[in-house]
Amino acid sequence: MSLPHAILTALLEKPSSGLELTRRFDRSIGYFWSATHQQIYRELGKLEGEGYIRALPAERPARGQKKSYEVLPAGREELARWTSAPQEPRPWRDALFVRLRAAAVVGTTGLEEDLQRHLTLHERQLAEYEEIEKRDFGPGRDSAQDRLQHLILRAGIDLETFWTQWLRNALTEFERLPDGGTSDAGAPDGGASEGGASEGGASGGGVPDAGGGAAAERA
Amino acid sequence: MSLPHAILTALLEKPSSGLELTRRFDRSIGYFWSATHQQIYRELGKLEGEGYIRALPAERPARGQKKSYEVLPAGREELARWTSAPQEPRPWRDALFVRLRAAAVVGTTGLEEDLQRHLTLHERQLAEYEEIEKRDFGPGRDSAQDRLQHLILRAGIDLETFWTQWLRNALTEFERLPDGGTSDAGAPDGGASEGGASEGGASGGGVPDAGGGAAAERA
DNA sequence: AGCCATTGTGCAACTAGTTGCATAAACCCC
DNA sequence: GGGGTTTATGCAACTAGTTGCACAATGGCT
Repeated sequence: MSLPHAILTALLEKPSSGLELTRRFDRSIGYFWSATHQQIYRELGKLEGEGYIRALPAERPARGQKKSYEVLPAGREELARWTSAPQEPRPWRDALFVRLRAAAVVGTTGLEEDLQRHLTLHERQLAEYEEIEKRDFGPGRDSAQDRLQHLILRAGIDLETFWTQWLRNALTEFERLPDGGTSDAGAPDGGASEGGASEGGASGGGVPDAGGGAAAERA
Repeated sequence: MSLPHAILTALLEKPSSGLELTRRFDRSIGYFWSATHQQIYRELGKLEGEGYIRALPAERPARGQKKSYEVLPAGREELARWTSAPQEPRPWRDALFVRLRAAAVVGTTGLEEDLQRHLTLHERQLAEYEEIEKRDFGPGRDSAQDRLQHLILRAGIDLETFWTQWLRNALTEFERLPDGGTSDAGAPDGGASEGGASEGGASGGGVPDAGGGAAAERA
């Protein structure tokens, strides 16, 4: 549950209204935790209800009227608590890998273009991050805050670097592949051929699964 | 919407029951697209309703009775369609970065231990992947399927490598930080100091936000 | 004065994923 | 043959996130 805490952080950095938050999320926090204005408004309501934030006094706090929030002490405490509490890392989930594995069964036709497109997007993002790094984290900027911020930016840069390299590698790999190919082959198609009842503890060291000894079920 | 397609892929590789699928997800597909048995059963029901898969004929398909599914032609077509259709990459979302940014405001106390713990977890995962690579993708294994599978595994290895390196780097950075520090400082606390109405187009190239010229709002 | 684009807040409905629990058959073991 | 564990399927309720839309105020234009 990171969104409320991302909002608390942003509000501590600077009290803001819902729309201001939305925009700040779009251009900076959203790089690692995106949110729509809907989510933000709803969350602001909840946070206010829980006594973590409060609306700054305004003249006419009506609909269509800007309403800014600031963090209350309880909110700051909650944020500190959450930040220091242990959390499990979430496994990396990406549809591209699912598609790649699907392609191994139904063929790679069409996938290549999209990989190429993703590569371009990631290159652009990488360039943007590097631009930011050059502009904001030159020598001299090394207060504690700057260093932590920089660390986050470095993660972004490294991740985009990973993507560009991996995608480039994937694309060269594709060129060496029988075109559109791999449409089937090797998949047992109904008949109870190699596996049957002996699932679970067969041949090698531990976890075979797709029959035929293929490495299909591990990576 | 990757889960139904991950299931179709798995079923094409080998017809399975719900629980078998759950296990296969646990140990291989789940590395990049995890799913609980609940999700899988629900999705199987849906896929069957849509005519993409069907239950293999069994004697007593009652509760507590194994029920295997296989993919129908329509399912294979849908999978091929989905695989080749363009999709947007999802932004990387990770609570750790939110916590790091929060730590820049409320202090780093307690975070370090958890970073250390994550490091250990990622090291373990990396070792596991490398083990799999050695076992399953040695020389010789280079059919089209193998190459695609290997590509996915490489992504896992590279990602875990990124994490271990980044976390190690973060931890050394922490050591050089004023202990537990950075508890506040620099956050404008209500008064309309530097920013005010001029949000949006101030000093440098484009997007300052937290006042004071700090790089706070970009990375 | 009338119109319309922009700014800002918000409801409602939906999709995806998680958690906790219920239940039934099979297997095993004494 | 009774009792506990394992295997297997599933319902219900919840949380998080997305999408589509409604509507109020404001400011500029003409």
